[in-house]
Amino acid sequence: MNSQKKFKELLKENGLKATTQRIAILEMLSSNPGKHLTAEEIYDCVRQDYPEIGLATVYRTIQLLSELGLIEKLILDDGYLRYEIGTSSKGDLGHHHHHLICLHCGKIDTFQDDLLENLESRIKEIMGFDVVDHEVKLYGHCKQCRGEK
Amino acid sequence: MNSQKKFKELLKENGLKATTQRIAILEMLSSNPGKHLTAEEIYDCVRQDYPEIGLATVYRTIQLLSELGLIEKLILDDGYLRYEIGTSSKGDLGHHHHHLICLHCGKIDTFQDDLLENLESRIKEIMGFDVVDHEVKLYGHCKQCRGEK
DNA sequence: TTGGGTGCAAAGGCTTTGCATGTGA
DNA sequence: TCACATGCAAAGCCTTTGCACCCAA
Repeated sequence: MNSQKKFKELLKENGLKATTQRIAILEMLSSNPGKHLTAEEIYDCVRQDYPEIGLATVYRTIQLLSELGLIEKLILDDGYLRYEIGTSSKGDLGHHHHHLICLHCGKIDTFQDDLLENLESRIKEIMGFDVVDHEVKLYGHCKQCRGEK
Repeated sequence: MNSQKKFKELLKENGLKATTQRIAILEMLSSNPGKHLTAEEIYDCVRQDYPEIGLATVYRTIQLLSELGLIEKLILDDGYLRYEIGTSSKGDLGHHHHHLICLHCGKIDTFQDDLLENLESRIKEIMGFDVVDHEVKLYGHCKQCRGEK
């Protein structure tokens, strides 16, 4: 099944209309895995194929997809919300990857790890807090930037 | 030494003038440890003692203090930047506490842990990425909200 | 004295919303 | 057909900035 058809069904499953715009956004995001794009960047990218699309539609769509868990939201402190295609299956929270953010060049890399599961069970024991999702950002210097110095 | 005097010296050490407003903000934040206040909330709080203070001054001051490492910044996804008095000594990055954020009542709790040190050294080995700071947010349900359900 | 700091108001910049039009089911 | 979705423009909202005045050193 091609990706367009897959997204069409995915949208319908969630009670949404499978519009050209929504499919275009999903396709664009899924062909850029690991990139963490702002609404504006998504807009510019999608507009190359669908020049008629409006920025407001991009905002509405990513908010929708984010609520459904199809895409993941990332907040850095540059004032932009960023999105990437979900790595986990729908609703499967708690298995996000970690983000490695280079303080020098701004590049965002990812790292998969289960180390936090220990921490989460300990927190449940000690604090009575039941963790259902987590977000880890690691700031530092990437290989390339370290080499250049 | 009283806290006012302490903050006065702290500011001077950093080449800043020890103004009434800056000291008031520092005192307010330090008397509310563990609270994660927005600029507006800081403004409202400080204004009870210093009604003349301006919101712009609050923004300028928290930005300044944040750059100096005297206060810590926290970004949730509600569109506000939040601040709390620093827990680590100045410049001692990498020893922040983790944040437990209740999805039900919005309460933010903290948890101290060194578990990430393992992860960080592994990342350095595998990815060549040198971690200097991290931020961990754990979303879930706090003890009280779990009890109510 | 004097250069950094403050207060006020205006401007910025990202995101959301209102409304008329368009379109997938 | 018709309720949902889109596009455009305007509004919202948090934060920053310009500028004249003020005050800590």
